[in-house]
Amino acid sequence: MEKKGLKLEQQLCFEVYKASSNFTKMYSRVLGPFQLTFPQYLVLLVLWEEDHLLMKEIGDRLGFGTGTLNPIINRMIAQGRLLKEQSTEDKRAWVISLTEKAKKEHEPISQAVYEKLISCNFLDVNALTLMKNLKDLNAFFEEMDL
Amino acid sequence: MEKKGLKLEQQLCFEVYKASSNFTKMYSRVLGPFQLTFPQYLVLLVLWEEDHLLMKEIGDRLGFGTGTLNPIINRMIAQGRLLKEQSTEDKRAWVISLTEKAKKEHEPISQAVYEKLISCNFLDVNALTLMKNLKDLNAFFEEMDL
DNA sequence: GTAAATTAAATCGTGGGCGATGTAAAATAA
DNA sequence: TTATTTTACATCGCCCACGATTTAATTTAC
Repeated sequence: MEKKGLKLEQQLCFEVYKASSNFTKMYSRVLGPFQLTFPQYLVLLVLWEEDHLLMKEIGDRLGFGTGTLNPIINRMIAQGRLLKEQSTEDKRAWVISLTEKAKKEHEPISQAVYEKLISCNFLDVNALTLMKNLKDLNAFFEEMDL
Repeated sequence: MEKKGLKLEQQLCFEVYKASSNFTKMYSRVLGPFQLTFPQYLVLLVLWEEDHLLMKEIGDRLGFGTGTLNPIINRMIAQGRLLKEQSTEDKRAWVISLTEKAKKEHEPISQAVYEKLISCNFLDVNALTLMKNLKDLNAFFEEMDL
């Protein structure tokens, strides 16, 4: 039987893996001045779209488990960006809200990210094709339940 | 001025990020029975292609810095998969080699990964397009020096 | 209404990633 | 040759990821 040795350069997983770490590094440079990490920025993105969400709702949208999300939220509370209040209807659930500080940051942070993307020509046609293929891929992953 | 609020669903970085963690999870399930993580598997992929590489050479191929690679290599040495020997020509450099155990694992591990990919129809045309776009993207990242 | 199952969060342990710093050896410059 | 710079690797601290377990509240079943 021939060798089943898949070469590194042929592996989709590796290209995706590298692309992800490349993105994380790029975003880190943009977000660093705001004392913000990429996952923390994702949490802000979610809450800027809709404030006052439960931990679970944020986790669902980002695909974060509680073991990942909880420490992130705690750090962002310590940063003065988030508030956590127990839900009155369901005492198990906690509502996460943006502070005024985090609301005011919406514009400048989005602007900084936007300018970086522009300066990289990231908003071109190629990115759209990639986007579509990746959405298909991720939908596929969710279907097959890994 | 209008809001620069980029929506979560529109962000390429997020799709790439999710795809990467989806891949990592899928591979973890395949590699788990071998007591192997995804980054450790990447190191094996490199060494199965070419044995007796320096730390630096492995790091270059995978895009790992020493702070990432060193602990991984140490764990794989502890697992009995790798050997580390000081180079005779350059005493700063260390040669990483596969043990017999790691060589014997090449076939079964590759087989397990291959079968998983087959069962997912991952080797279809769509993946090839995605692959090309991602390679372009990663080449772009390397050019622009982040 | 009580017991059992489910759910929302918190916690823990292991293993990445990565920037920054440290150390020693090798290469280069003077 | 001696001094400077560069290079290969090690270490550290911080922050994810994630599976597994725990706790408490809610829901469902009986």
